[in-house]
Order: sequence, then C-alpha cells, then structure tokens
Amino acid sequence: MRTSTESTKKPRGRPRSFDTAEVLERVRGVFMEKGFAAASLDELSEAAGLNRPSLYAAFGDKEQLYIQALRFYGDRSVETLDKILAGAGSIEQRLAKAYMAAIDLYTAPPARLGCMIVGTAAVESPTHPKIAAAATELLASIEKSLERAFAASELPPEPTPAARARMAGAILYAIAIRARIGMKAAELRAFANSMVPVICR
Amino acid sequence: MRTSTESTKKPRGRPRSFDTAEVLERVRGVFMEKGFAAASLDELSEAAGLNRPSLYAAFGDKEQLYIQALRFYGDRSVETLDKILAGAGSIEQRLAKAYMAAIDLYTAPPARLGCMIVGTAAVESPTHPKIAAAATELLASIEKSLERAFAASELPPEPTPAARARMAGAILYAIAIRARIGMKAAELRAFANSMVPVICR
DNA sequence: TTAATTTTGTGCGATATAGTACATAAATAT
DNA sequence: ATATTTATGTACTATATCGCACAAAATTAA
Repeated sequence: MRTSTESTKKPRGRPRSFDTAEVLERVRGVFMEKGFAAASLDELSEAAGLNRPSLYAAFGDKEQLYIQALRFYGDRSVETLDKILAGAGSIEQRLAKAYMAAIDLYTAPPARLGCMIVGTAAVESPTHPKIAAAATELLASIEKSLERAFAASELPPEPTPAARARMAGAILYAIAIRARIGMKAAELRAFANSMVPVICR
Repeated sequence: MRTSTESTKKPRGRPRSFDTAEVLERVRGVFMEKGFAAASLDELSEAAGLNRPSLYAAFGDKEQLYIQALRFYGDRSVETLDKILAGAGSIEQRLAKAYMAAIDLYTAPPARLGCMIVGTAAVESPTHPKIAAAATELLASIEKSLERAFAASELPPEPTPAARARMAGAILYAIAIRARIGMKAAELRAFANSMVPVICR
C-alpha cells in the first residue's frame, strides 16, 4: 500500500540535480531582498543554481515559486515559534525568547531584511490574491500558536488569550517592519523586552 | 528680497498644465496598489494625466517620483495625526480617534491598501537607501508626534512617553499590515480600541 | 514683433524580462 | 539492449519597460 510519506521509491526518469528545500531557501533570499516584482527570474535561477526551464518545470511560474518559498519560510517559522513557546520557563521568558529568535532572523547579516510575510508578501497582496491568502493563513498560524501559549499559561483571564495573541503578533510585525527599514538589533531587542511585561500583565 | 515662500512670481516659459499635488496624489495611488517595482511609468503617467517626458522633467526618475509621492503622503499624514492628537478630549479619546482616522485611510474603498510607508516603502528599503531614509524619517515623525502627545498628557510617567510612542506606533504599523493583507475595517477598529487602554495605562 | 524660456507630446532605442521549444543527458523498466 | 521517462541547458520570441531626443506649443521679456 502506498502512503503519501513513502519517499524511498525510485523515480522513473533522470534524477534531479538539486534539493528542493535548498532551492526554496536560496530563492527566498532573493525574494526577501528585492521583493516579488523586482526579483527577476534570471537572478532567481542563478541563485538557485539551476536554469529557468528547470525552475519552471519544478515550481511553475514566478508566482507559484514565490508562494512555495513563502510557505517554506512561513511553515518553518511557525514550527520554530511553536517549539520555543512550548519550551521551559515562564510565559514571559518564552515570549521574550521567541522575540529574540525572530530578531536574530530579521536582522541576520549582511542585510536586515525583516520578515517575508510582513515585508514582501503584504505588498503583493492587493494584486496577487493567492499570495494574500497564503500570507493571511501564515499570520493566522502565528497568532494561533501565540494564543495556545497564552491559553496554557497562568495569566489572568481578562485580556483573553486571543487578545494577547493579537497584541503579541502586532509587536512581532512592527519589529519586522522596523528591522527592514533599518533599525538595529539592539534597539529592537530593547523594544521587544519592554513589551513582554505589557503583554503578559 | 526674495523669500522661498514667494510663489506669486510669474514663471518664465510655458505654464504647466497640471497641479503638482494632484499628480503626486494620483501617482501615489498607483504606487500604493502595485508597489514601487511593479508600477510602470506608463501606468503612472496615465494615472497622472501627463506623459512620461513631462513626468521626468517635473519629478525626475522613478525613484525620485516615488520619494516625492511618499513624502507628500507622509507629511500630510503626520500633519493630520498632529492635529488629532492636539485636539480636545482625553489622551485615550485622541489616540482612539487617530487610530480610527488611520483605519479609514488604510481601508478606503475600493481596496484596502494600508499605509504607503509600512506597506511599500519598507520593501524597497534594502535596495533603495533613499527610500529607506525617507521612510525612517517619516516613522520618526509619527513617533515624535505620539511622544509629544503622551508627554503633554497626565498619564503616569512610568512607561515613558517615548516608550508609549513606540508602542502606539507599533500598533499603528500592525494595523496597516493587517489591512493590506485583507483584514476588514471593523476588526481593525476592535483591535485598535482594545489596545488604547493598554497603551494609556 | 522678435527673442528667450519652459512645457508638451510623439516617437525612438536600447535593454531586459517572462515564458517556452527543442535537442541532449541520465536514469529506470522490460 | 532498447524503450520510456524525467531532467537539463541552449537558444529563441514576444513583449514591455525605462529613459530620452527632438520638434511644436505656449508663455514672458524686451
């Protein structure tokens, strides 16, 4: 019986010369720096290490490629967030840890590119409904993850877990924006740390 | 003696057939919908009602045109914000009013395009330093405006006016992002209203 | 009226860009 | 071995995009 996770089957034709995850990661780097529209397929295929026809055959057109890179990035981010929030320590400590990890990612040298969802997907949303849908879904996942953490915490019930999650999410998005516009990591960390007790009051 | 505000002098050659403010406003609409890179000069000049060479002569290249539209938008936004924050009512009421005005702007039909600074300028920042500089300046103006309002209020001094301003600004940016990704005005208003007492505690 | 000055608009050119056709290469199935 | 299948890479096409040259138009200065 064939399951969808059965990956040890030998494919029929010539084997691929690339690893999907690595290509999506490299492609994501170009999209993150330039945005969707300004990233040319020449740059993308060069960064990916394979040429345009192979890109098209494997991922479809530019929009589909972008969405796959976005989902790849977003899913891993949500996973990381979940792991940190499910870890040890007080909710304040875990939230702070999540912010620090996000800031590290958003300000990773050499450039401070922020978050792909907030930083480039949002711009394309009005003209690319599929990108908007993916971005909406990912932000919802992030806030669900935060909400679960608040719901499982011993905080007062009054600002509801959902309200706290919206607030914590808003701070995260603002951090991403500020990173991309040029704010340094140290300043971002100070801001995030100052917000943790406000959210967890 | 000639002052820089002396505008009643008769210019020398053929008079312009357009109003600068109106052109910048129309151009801004195109940039807001498509973003910087995806907005073509053909679309821009058509929306502006004048042809490309006139656009170039009057505003310079695409980047300069974008920056002028951004500044035009940003300066007016800061002005409006200042006016609302300097108005009557408690600081809570004025902050809420400022958020409601921003949400009206961000969700103005037919599309929900959010804020030009947060929504499109941030994306271009890594590749266009001049746009990054303008965006940084404008966000600083917004936060200065908020800070002045908090400093003049009777709130407890403990979260400093600057800290409150960073927080209020972060909420504003998150609203802009969520608007552009598709969140409805009613939901945004509920979120903003829930945040006002937290900021003004 | 003539010269000087600035704006306008048609049209051009160089470049780049998205997407694809087609022949070649590398693997498995029989 | 031969056929089948999938991936690769060169080369191509159609389009569109940015920026500008240049002549005509509209105004003021003299």
